Amino acid sequence: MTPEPEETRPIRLLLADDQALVRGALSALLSLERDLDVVAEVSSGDQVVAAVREHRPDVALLDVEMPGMDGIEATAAVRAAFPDVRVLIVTTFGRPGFVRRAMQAGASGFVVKDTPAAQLADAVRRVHAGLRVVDPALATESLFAGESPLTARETDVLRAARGGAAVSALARALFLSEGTVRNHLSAAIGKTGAGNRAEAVTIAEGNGWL
Amino acid sequence: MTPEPEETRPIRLLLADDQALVRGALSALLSLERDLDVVAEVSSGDQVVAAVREHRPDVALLDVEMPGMDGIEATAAVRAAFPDVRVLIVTTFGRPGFVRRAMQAGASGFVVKDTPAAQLADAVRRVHAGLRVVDPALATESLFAGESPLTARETDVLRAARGGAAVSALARALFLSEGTVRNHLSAAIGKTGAGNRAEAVTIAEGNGWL
DNA sequence: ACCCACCCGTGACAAATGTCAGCGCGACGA
DNA sequence: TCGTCGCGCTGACATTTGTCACGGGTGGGT
Repeated sequence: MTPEPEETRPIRLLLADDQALVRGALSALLSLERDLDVVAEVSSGDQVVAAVREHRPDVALLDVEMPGMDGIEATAAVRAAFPDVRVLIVTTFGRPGFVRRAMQAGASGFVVKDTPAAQLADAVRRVHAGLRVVDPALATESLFAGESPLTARETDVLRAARGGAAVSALARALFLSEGTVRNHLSAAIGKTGAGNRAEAVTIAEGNGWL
Repeated sequence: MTPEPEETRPIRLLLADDQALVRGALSALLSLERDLDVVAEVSSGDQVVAAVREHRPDVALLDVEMPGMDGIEATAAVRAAFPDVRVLIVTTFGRPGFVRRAMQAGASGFVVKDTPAAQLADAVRRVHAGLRVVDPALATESLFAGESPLTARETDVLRAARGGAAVSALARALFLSEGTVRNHLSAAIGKTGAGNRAEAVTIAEGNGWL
């Protein structure tokens, strides 16, 4: 447990989550803490920087899964513009790759949505104090599953192939030759250890490479 | 707005959601309402019936996505054992098929996670009062996208094909001939209007047929 | 008794997919 | 400068996938 601050001013918080219900609920949860103060709520990554500029929070709580700019990109944008704002990432999925990318983007912490509610406020306080907060199990896992082995193009193609589109459609969408698409897919399949595209997609998604 | 009850006893609530953080946050949010009382929280569908038996809530708030028994199955189980307990389904995805199946299972309401937080308490009150609560947009959509056109076996095969397994693997897993697997897949592809398995999977998932 | 839908299987065919070798180009570091 | 790597392209090949026609079996309705 982090020692409760005695008489400092409250920690100013910004919440970003596309699901209004979750956002509101988190707000209610954190507002119960006397030393925390939710000063802004936004529903997409694009709004984060503007909201930070306007409300000057100490800590930004960002969801990874958001429309428009995702949590990772938003992290980078915030850190670039306001280096003293700490970022704490919250997410549904404990994808190893996400942790790594979030940290590289300048996040101070990473919390999965199935950690106990009581720990969230504590994580916020730790982050505000300059500490790093990462679920230990997730941290070790993210060391094992390293950087994405996929090249930029392979990632593009694989991402475009998620919905189950045919090679011809992918080629049109990406302005590539069909042969090239198949080569990239083949490379991605090889690197992921999969037996076909669909499996490659699930493996890559599971590792946070997409 | 539903008229606030003046001097009745509070509505007893049960919360079921596998993500502890969300569960705790919802609990905090709903506990702010004077006429609501969260009397139990569980993290999986299997625990729901037992918790209902023990705590006798008026309303059960169930997430659809849960390990073990999902929210729909849990709804049916609760309604069978305790007919006067109302069920309100909460979910991330507004899959049309989910709404239909939830209602058929005996749910009284269906709320998507991106509705404003302020409306949740109201939805609970309405459900408790015996009314049905469904997002209007979702309701009309769920009328259009009707019952799943897939047969039991087709659903099995398509579900097994989600990860991207090859026909040979599916055949082994389901104890079927490879030809039969391909026939079922072909039927599913035709019925979903897809061009291949992967697309059929995404379409079926999008409609809540899996 | 009949029809019908579903299930499981076979066999054969066309199309899509995955693999491989090889080519040129540009960028980047040694 | 050279070697390496990513990128894009081609062409050829084996395998997988999707489709279709067909048959047999079961069980539920009318």
